[in-house]
Amino acid sequence: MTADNRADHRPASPPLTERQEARRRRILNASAQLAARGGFDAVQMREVAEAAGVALGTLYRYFPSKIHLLVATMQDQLQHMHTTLRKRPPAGADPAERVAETLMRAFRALQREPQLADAMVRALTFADRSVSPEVDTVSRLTTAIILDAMGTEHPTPGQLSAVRVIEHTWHSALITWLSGRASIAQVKIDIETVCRLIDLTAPARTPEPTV
Amino acid sequence: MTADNRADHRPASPPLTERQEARRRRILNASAQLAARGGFDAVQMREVAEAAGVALGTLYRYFPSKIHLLVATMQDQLQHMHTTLRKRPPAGADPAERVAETLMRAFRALQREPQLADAMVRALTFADRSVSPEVDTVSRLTTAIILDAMGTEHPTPGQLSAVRVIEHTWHSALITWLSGRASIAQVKIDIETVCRLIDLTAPARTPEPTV
DNA sequence: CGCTAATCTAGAACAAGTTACAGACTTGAT
DNA sequence: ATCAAGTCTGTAACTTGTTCTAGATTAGCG
Repeated sequence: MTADNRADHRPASPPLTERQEARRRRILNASAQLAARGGFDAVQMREVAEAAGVALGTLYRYFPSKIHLLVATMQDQLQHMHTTLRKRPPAGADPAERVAETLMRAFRALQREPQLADAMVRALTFADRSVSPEVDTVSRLTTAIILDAMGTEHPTPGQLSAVRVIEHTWHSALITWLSGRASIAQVKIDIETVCRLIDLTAPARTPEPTV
Repeated sequence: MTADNRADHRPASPPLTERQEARRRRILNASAQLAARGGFDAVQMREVAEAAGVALGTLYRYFPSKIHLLVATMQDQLQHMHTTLRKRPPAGADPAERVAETLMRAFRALQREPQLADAMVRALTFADRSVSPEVDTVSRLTTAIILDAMGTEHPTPGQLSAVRVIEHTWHSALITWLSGRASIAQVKIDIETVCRLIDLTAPARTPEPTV
């Protein structure tokens, strides 16, 4: 889980030439930029194609649907966030605190581009089976971030369940905030509430024995 | 919270004649039926209108968008479920067990019509601000069901937060199951995991003192 | 009954995601 | 350098959600 740049981008089906990598990057940037103002609706395939300097058909060759595109955009952003978070790890004493702190930090980052967050999260939860592999990648990235914050190398099944529940809460709380049905304070409380599950699922094991 | 048929349907803006009520019902039934096979994509506005014997424009007068329609369909189904669940309350000893049992029962009900569930839940999480009031109604219904199962009349803020987290987990777990990224067993475990929060948020108060 | 406003119908029109296709351009191997 | 295969471009067409409009129906009221 440390420096694994395998599942990062394409699973390496065809190894993409340099120009292709550049196209892909232009597309993702255009997507993020359009999403940043205007949200989900503003990411229009024709506009993305034009902004990326690419034909519509090409855009669809790289990303077979708008949802695929936005989920890939999310992957991209999460990657950034993961490396950023690693530079300044959370300072809390116990795992629950650290996870809550990490998630709230991520949350504040998303607050700065609420429209982008909206587009990405809506795409993520709207994705159907055809996008499962990509959504799964996002999920694994999120799991990695949370486990990093916990400082847990070899999670028990119980801990994995807790992490999944935290992810569920994280996505869903984000959506309720983005659609104006919950305040930031409420999100914070709910994140802290769910993080208490961490203490619950590993109470007898890792009380920082200062090895 | 007992027999409140106020926020059930329309907030009573114009009181709807009998024929209008019938139209509305036909539309909701058509929606549920089309959703039941085919899921979200199969609920096409033209088809709903035709199946309900109503002009397209009329459909849009009753439900201003496909999302509104499906969220209303969900309200409808939840209402059924709530009354059904009330007939046979969960039998568990402590609140956490009862809530988990209730949710798994609801889950099994949805399993019987996975496509319908898919359409409704996707609509729910995809809904933007313009659907907030309706989504909020669904949320309140769900909260009512959970509080019912807990047997809690006057929840503390901490308990409300736990209930919200449970709802988040419920929706999100449902989605991951519907899109084939999680097994039923995993959903069950996660539901049980999150329900432990209930014990956590009201440990000093209601240990069944057999009043 | 006869009037008026609201509602409903049928159908066209528009918007954005998606697909299809003919022709130009790249790439990689010979 | 040349050829074949694969890729990209530009553009049109198709699908489905949504809007609009003109004329028929209905509801409520005197």
